[in-house]
Amino acid sequence: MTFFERPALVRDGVYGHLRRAVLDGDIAPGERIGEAELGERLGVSRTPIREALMRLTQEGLLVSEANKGVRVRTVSAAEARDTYVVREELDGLAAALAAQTHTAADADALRAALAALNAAPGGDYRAQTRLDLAFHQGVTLAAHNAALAELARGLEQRVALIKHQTRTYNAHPETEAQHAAILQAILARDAASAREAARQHVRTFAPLVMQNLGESR
Amino acid sequence: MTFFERPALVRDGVYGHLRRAVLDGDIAPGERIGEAELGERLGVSRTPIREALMRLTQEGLLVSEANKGVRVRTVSAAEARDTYVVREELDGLAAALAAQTHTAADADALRAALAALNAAPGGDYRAQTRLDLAFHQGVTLAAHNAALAELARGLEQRVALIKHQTRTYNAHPETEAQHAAILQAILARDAASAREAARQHVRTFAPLVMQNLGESR
DNA sequence: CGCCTCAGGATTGTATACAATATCCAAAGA
DNA sequence: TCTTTGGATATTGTATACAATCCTGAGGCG
Repeated sequence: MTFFERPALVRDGVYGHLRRAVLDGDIAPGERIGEAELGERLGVSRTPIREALMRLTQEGLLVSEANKGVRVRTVSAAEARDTYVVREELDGLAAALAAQTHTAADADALRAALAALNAAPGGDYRAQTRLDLAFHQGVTLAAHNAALAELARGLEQRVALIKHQTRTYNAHPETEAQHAAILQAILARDAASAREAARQHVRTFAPLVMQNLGESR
Repeated sequence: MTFFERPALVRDGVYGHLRRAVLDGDIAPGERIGEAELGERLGVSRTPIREALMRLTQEGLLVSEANKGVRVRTVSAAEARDTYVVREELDGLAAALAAQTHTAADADALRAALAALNAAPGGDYRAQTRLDLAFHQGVTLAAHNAALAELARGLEQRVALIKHQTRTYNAHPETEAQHAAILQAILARDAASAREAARQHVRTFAPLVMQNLGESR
């Protein structure tokens, strides 16, 4: 009965297990995570549990209140808006850099990621969210900028969190065309177009999510 | 004999103590930090020490090798270049947003921060680095965007780290004028000028640091 | 009936004990 | 002399024990 792959360190296993559970929506935003209970379920002590929880808290997936434990983060409307403002800038930069610096292997990976995303069943929200995340992370990786990858990773994760919270999924009809436009511009090594396509994608999506979060504009 | 202010939690005290030590350059990049020795010096157990170290590692100030402990991060030339590419984008965004959204209190704080920075003795590298960090963080705060503040904080910290590593300080003659230009554009609520001033500042500074990184290799 | 008080239990924070892994040095062999 | 190997030592990783804080609810008092 193994709950997670076996990295060398227990805390890394717990981290990966919990990260996936949160990003897949298996643990709902706002839900509490008790150290003792989780440790019992996974068959490990509280020490690696705590270290994994702290790491996820630092990444913004969980929130911690002193002496009261951690919960899956719930993103406020203001925080979501802030996130999309920054994401528009960073995703645009990532796409522009990817257009300039991507390798043949990057191109293959991006094509495969997009194909997988488009092939996902319309009703499988979990797969959609996961594959959408994978595509955008692929763009970031193709930019070959370590600092950008680090920051974008946190943002993309938070976006996934927001999607679960608002139950907004990639149902928008323009999504597929926009993804294609981003990929095409990158493959054509057209940095300016890639940047604008990525920014447009964020600008299209953000209002949808904000609407579900209950804030106009 | 107290080594750090005492927040409610010991780990937060250790975190603040170490963060300042690293950002002030009291612990050199590459230097190793042993848990037991540090715990003994601070009079606390290894548990809060480990949690503080993990947090600083996650923030990018330290690096951790499995079973081999943590060291103050040494930033490679490629990582530094990546950092400045992203920073140009984010600092530009921060300045633009600050121009649009800053309050009267923000304006006062920014003026005070810049005055303090300009008043710092030319030879006091520690004060210069700390006050420069404070000014840039002030701009970020004035942008009133939580997601941006979070990301920019990490970048600014890394820049401070790079400065210590390369021994590049704010000696450049244009620095003072550029800071003034950023502040002036923000106060005038001229978003476009503020963005460009901030970007120009990064573009001026980055080559200096990169040059020193090439030498100090 | 409503509000306050205060045990009791439960949960997190910290300290310590134990296990696993890496580092270092000295001795043996080619 | 150089390399290798083995174990002693030190350090990190994990588990457990203890302390401090918070939540709950029953009972008393106004």
